[in-house]
Amino acid sequence: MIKNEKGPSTFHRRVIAIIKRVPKGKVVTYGQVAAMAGSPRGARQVSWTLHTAGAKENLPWQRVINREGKISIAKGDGYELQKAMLIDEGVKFDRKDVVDLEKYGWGG
DNA sequence: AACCTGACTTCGG
DNA sequence: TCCGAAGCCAGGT
Repeated sequence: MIKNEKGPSTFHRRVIAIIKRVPKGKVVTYGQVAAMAGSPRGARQVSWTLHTAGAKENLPWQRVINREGKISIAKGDGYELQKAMLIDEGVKFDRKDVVDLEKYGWGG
């Protein structure tokens, strides 16, 4: 359970907690995570959190993509890796490398 | 200590 | 419908 944090890192902790709950084979958008964390406009901070605590907290950061259903990482900087991990979980990409959020989006 | 940047999203013109 | 600007939070320079 999330404690009654009121410190400045609330958002950060929320994001981590939420991403840890994303089920395998599902994806969420930055905005969705941000909204669940309490900041509908904090999508940008989600990216920051993944950069900072992603590997550190061992989060399934690959399940976080942008609202277009696409991977936001530049090719050569993790794009192929993220795509491969998602495909390995059963997520399908169309020929434009777009994920069907209606189908794979985390309804939670 | 101040300014800039970042794996984004949304609103207004 | 397309483009520009604002908003969010923390870390790095």
